[in-house]
Amino acid sequence: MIQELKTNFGHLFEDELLHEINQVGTYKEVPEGFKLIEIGSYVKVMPLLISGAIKILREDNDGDELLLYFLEKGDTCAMTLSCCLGQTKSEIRAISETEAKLIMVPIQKMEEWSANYKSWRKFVFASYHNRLNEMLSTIDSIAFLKMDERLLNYLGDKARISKDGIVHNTHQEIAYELHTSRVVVSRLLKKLENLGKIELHRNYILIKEI
Amino acid sequence: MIQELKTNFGHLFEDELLHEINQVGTYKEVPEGFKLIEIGSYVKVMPLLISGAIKILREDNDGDELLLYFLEKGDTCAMTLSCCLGQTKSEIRAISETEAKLIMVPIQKMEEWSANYKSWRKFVFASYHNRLNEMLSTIDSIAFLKMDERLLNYLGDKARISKDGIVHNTHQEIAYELHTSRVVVSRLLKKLENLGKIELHRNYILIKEI
DNA sequence: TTTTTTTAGTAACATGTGTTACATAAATCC
DNA sequence: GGATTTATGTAACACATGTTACTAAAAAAA
Repeated sequence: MIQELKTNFGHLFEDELLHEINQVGTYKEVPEGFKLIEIGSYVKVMPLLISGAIKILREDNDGDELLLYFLEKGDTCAMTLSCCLGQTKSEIRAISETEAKLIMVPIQKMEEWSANYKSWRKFVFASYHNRLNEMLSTIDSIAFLKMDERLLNYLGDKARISKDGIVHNTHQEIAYELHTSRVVVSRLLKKLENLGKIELHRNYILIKEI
Repeated sequence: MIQELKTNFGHLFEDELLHEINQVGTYKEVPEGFKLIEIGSYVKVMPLLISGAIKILREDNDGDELLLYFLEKGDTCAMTLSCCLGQTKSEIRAISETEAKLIMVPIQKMEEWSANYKSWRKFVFASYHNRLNEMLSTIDSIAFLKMDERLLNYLGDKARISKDGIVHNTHQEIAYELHTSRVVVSRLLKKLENLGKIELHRNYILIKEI
């Protein structure tokens, strides 16, 4: 594990801290679609993402979802941090968007590291900073954009994150994540196809230009 | 200032830290409507809120606004924290909603305090936690609620924060903060009045039940 | 192969929200 | 007081999005 750590977090953490992480952390590989955190659960480990992508989702009272943002290599989940430290239940759901490699760090160490390692404090604050900005982008998107623009951004993100640059989702799945209906998604996708921006197929969508 | 500090932050910080804050911080009183932070500006002080309320706003490309949330007594601005530490421009605007009393702490001290005071770390992490949750509420509101429900929540918050429990805003001002149009607000307010929930007057709104 | 299920396309209509236009009343300015 | 500005009310209409219903093609199951 130490090699994975050095490759992905070596530029962030000093050797001593890397060593500590290596000692207490556990390495984990999860397949696509693996549920890492559920709403209402208590989180006791903090995930450091080595590779792959994780999607963070919010749920409304009717059980309908909304995609908040993606975590990628080098990221951690500030929401988890926040829950860990406050000993509160998770407000979000985390599911692997692709297969992913993670290092799971037990939360007990975090207070200690925050006191002792400047690089750790930097990392934690940077994580919060990034996550707040992701949340702002999400708010911008929902509040200021129309559904066709949101959809286009969504497709761009999905294609970037997927290995082959192709969006492997049904219209129904897209509708769930954007919190709209399947018919609306189909309608707007067809418009985007007519504009030459995408190419529709069963179970996948090719992105031609964004 | 030390008395204000003890009253409002005494339960959070140890005496030594309170003393440090007292030494480097400056006390500030601002009237209602005072712009504390502008979008794109670099923030060099962190505000600790003693009394009053501050509204945090986001702006779109057309210059239209959206109210994100309010800061109240005992809060600080995590967004500011985030900007300070990252040396990045502010992504939000902060304007006093009521007259407010603040202690302004220069950011240079923050790294030092984060290393030395457990209570400070706790405070900073709690601030991030609270702000992330406020952002989630904002997202819930925009993504899952219809405008009439959002309006009702908005009126509730405004009334709670104002001294006399009355919403002192024109329909146009409300429309700006909810990112909709004046006509829509007038229409929905009239509906709420017909339902007996509020009472409309020129320049102010009485809340009867929420 | 035949049947069933999943996915996508589309029409027709309902509803919420945004826009334009105009009227009226209250407040403010000369 | 009379004129002007500001705040609100309301109608009529436009448009984006949500809903229901039905069809057809593709994939999976039998």
